[in-house]
Amino acid sequence: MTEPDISALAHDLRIACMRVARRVRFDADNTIAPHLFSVLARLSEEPRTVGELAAIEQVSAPSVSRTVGQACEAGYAVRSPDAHDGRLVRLSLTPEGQEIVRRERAHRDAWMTGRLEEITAHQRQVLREATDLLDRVVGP
Amino acid sequence: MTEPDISALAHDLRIACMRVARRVRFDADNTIAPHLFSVLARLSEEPRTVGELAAIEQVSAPSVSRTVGQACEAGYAVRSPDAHDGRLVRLSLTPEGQEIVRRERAHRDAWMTGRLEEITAHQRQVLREATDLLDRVVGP
DNA sequence: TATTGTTATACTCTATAACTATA
DNA sequence: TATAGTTATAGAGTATAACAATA
Repeated sequence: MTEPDISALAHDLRIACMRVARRVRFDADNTIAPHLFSVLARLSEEPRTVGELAAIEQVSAPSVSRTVGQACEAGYAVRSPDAHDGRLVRLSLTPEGQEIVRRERAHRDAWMTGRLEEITAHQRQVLREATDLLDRVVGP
Repeated sequence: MTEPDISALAHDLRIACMRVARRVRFDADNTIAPHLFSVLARLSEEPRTVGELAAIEQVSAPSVSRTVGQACEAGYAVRSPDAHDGRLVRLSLTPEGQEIVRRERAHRDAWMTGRLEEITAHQRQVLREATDLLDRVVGP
């Protein structure tokens, strides 16, 4: 593959990925707002503080604080004080919050699954390899 | 590939694509707002009306009208009346607008190109095939 | 004095409804 | 009367600055 081809691939691959991301967010009429889902998804991994969420999501602390307030008000998350540092607020998902995250993920996956059922097994194998490559190339 | 594997691929591929989209938007510290770039990118393909842009971008006509106003004010686009229908407003890019789009695309592509240079030619070939597949699967 | 989180305030993007001009 | 676009108004998310509590 020559230099120009690498650039062309970079362009086409970027466009394709952004299109998928866009479709998933728009077409799969999601029931939960993107910013709220992002926070809940992070908390589903493990309990975190407001500051940690702000750093991970790359938004301001006040913005996260507000979103967390919505999550708690909706019964998806709970605040609890840190045992050793009174300034910290530990955030964790309730069972309802975990269920919301699970359902939302299933919803998004279902949309993608439907598309993949339209192609051949061999083509899916190509996408499988490409997915693993992307994970390594783009990083965690 | 069995059923569960298709679901797993759907999940992993979706995550990988959304991660790429996210990295491009964050890492490649872009100089132009996403909604404005989207409109300019559409106009770089061909002149369009407000209604066409609204339909393509899936946002309301007033929202597009506002964004177009910004584009015109910044000197990136110009409004011109339609010859046959006085209600229509034809929008097209100025040379400055074309340059902005070109530069922004180059910026985003450069990030992706850097990643692709780290892998082998064979691996890039896999991504090339996967990209073409994604285009067909996800649609235009 | 520095850090964590929240509250106050303003700005931006988007949407619906109302309005103007043209078909 | 229907359509294309703009203007008016309101709602939601985010940011910076100011504040309260704790280290």
